[in-house]
Amino acid sequence: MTPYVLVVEDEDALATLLHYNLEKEGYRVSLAADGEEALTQIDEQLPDLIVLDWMLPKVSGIEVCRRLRGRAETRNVPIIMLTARGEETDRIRGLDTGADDYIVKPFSMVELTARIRAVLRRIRPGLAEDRTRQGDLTIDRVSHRVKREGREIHLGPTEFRLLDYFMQHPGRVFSREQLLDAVWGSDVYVEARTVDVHVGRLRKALNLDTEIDPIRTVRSAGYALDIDS
Amino acid sequence: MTPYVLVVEDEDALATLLHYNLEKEGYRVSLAADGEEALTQIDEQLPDLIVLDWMLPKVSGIEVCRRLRGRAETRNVPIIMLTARGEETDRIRGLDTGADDYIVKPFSMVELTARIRAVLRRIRPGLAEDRTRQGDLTIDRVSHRVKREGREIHLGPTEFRLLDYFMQHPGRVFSREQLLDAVWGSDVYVEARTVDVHVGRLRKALNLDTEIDPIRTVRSAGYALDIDS
DNA sequence: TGATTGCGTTAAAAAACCGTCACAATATTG
DNA sequence: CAATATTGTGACGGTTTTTTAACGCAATCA
Repeated sequence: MTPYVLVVEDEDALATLLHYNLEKEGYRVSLAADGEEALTQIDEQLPDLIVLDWMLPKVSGIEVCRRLRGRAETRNVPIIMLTARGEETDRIRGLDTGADDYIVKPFSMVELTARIRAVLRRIRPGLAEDRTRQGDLTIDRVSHRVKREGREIHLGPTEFRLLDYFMQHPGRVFSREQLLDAVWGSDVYVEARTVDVHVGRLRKALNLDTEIDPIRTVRSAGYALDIDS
Repeated sequence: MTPYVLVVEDEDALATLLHYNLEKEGYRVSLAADGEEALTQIDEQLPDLIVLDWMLPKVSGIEVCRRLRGRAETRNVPIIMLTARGEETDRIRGLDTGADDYIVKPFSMVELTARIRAVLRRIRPGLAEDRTRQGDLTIDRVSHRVKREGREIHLGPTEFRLLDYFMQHPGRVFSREQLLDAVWGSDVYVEARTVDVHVGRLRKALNLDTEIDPIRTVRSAGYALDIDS
């Protein structure tokens, strides 16, 4: 079952952005513009995770958090707090609010989705997978390890994320732009050709001279990870 | 079987915090908001350990303690008392209440979990492990000794706790922040770079010049203890 | 009390990685 | 087959991240 995420955010532009991006990530997403609405929605259907703005009209984020923690049904729903820089950072650090994680604005979508995955993994193991196998390739997101035919493969951070993304959507072709969005984040600007270079590096790391290349180039379209082998 | 801990605490924020952290530590946790509820729950299922606030509505912590000690089935359930600073400290010290340990608020989570482990170890050997082996490394939490290939390794307190934590979650990558939370405690503030320094010290102590380093650096992610070798 | 030990911070050195470019290699098209 | 478009790759400068050594301070021990 795909995880259901409730986003509580009063600023319209950000809310829309979150909705769009999380949906793209494969989550079911619902929006609430203030704390009151959030509590109503939570009563109707219990989310798997809540992304909660710190400052909210009517009922503040802190208050929502406290109330949720005070009720047995909602006590274990993981919460990720959204805070502006410097906004009571220390109190949040102490996590005495009961949030599971927090993230400081402005943040990148890649970062947020990474946190969401991490929290879901911690709280609801099984919802987000720790390991993926594809043919003779294995990627383990907890130990940060990649193996091919049992032998350990060392990858830099970017190549790791790139392979991770490919492994989550095997067989599918992605354009350079899509890969930049998904792996680098839609907020940074890098040359499209940079993807080529990283795919090249990933290939070099993955393939022993004799082995066949699991990454397929689709001319004038992009790249894909192949499933068989 | 994972130990079952009952937390009796009326202050909501603290109760939630305890619940969250103990669960993260791998215990099964249940909450009770007052002494009466606690006694009911204990009747239903006998905990392996009770964390008990001193001041409680309805039936006080002292009273709960006395009653539990008065009945054969509950006499041996270990109890850790939570007390505010100065709150009858001497009488508690005397342990005439029958508590196995006590801890003064405010306390750090690291400290509490250490006490819990210590008490469980004392009362129920086998529930909490005294020793862990991982490859050629051995850590003994009772005698506070670390060995590699049989030879004794001397570690400072912080490095000991750090290695301890790594050994309990082998293979897993932890960010500097996670390690600070888990090893230093979420309530102290130290620079993230400090983790690097301690990892460095731990490495120096662990590795004879020829040996391979069991601690893996995962660039822009953190550190992990590796299992094989 | 003086000496020792361990801690946390900082700064500089070292290592790893990144993004871009230029050119080579390969595929496509006419 | 030649011309063109697209992709592969090695090199390079610059940046980020990690490692390491040094220092001042506090707690502990003898």
